[in-house]
Amino acid sequence: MNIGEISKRSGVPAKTIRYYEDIGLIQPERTPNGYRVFSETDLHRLSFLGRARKLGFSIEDCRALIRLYEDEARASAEVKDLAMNHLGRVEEKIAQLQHMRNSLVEVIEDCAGDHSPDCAILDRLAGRML
Amino acid sequence: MNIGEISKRSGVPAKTIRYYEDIGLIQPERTPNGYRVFSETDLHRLSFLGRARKLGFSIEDCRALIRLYEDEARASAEVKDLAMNHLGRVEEKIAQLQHMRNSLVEVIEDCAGDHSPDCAILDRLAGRML
DNA sequence: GCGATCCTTCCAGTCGCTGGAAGGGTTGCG
DNA sequence: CGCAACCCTTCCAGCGACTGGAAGGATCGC
Repeated sequence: MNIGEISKRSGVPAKTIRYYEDIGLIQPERTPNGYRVFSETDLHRLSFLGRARKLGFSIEDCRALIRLYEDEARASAEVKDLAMNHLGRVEEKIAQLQHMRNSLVEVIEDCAGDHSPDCAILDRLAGRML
Repeated sequence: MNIGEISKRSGVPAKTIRYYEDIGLIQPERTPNGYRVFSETDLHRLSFLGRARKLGFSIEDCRALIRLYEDEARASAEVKDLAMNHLGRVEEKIAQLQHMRNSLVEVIEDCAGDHSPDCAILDRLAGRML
């Protein structure tokens, strides 16, 4: 199958698939005219990658996950470790954003939001804390 | 004051300050030898930028915020609008990450994390849902 | 005069794509 | 057979907001 079809079937954009080939995540064959040819295995791999990316795993994590997936002698502990590290990073990011959110809500609440130029948000950004 | 001092005083790295000059957020003077010279106003501006960036405002938002800050005829409603739009984006991001987090927790829970190669995480990524 | 520390510019890299240009191949229809 | 429509290719540039590093010049204290 060619790139358009595998793109539709895997849900991964053609551009992204070419990029994944560039960085060595997949190695499709080529027809004599230069078109990429993908196998069912490539389709599985791309779907796997699509799901992993949706869970927020980095490309390097995905590389490791695929290696583990194809390693019959893997220990599930290694996969779990990788996933838990990722989870930790996601939770850290959430905490940061929630902190941001709380500060934003706080300053927004104090701002009248009317025609007057007096603005608690600007005051706060300018360092004039209340 | 030169870039090292304003960097220390504002908490904004020198590299970042040069970058901000590049993109027109600040316009320091220059000494005859080419060194940047910063005023107290620049210090206020950089501190303002530092605080806005900590709240997650984009550079373009910061540009708008500074314009509003320096516009005596502003309406606080405009600032509040900008901040609320940003808050919306932050909350959206949080929701996305929480969704990710929930999925991750779910798959991680189902993985033994032992010496066996059987792994619910890989199964899930491979499309074999339980 | 010398070394340490400052400053300068410019280029490249981060991350994971995404858009677009320029060009060639294939398919289907009249 | 000609043509349009649509597929494919490569390569380059850009996103956001910096950050690291190289190469070189200026200043400062001893």
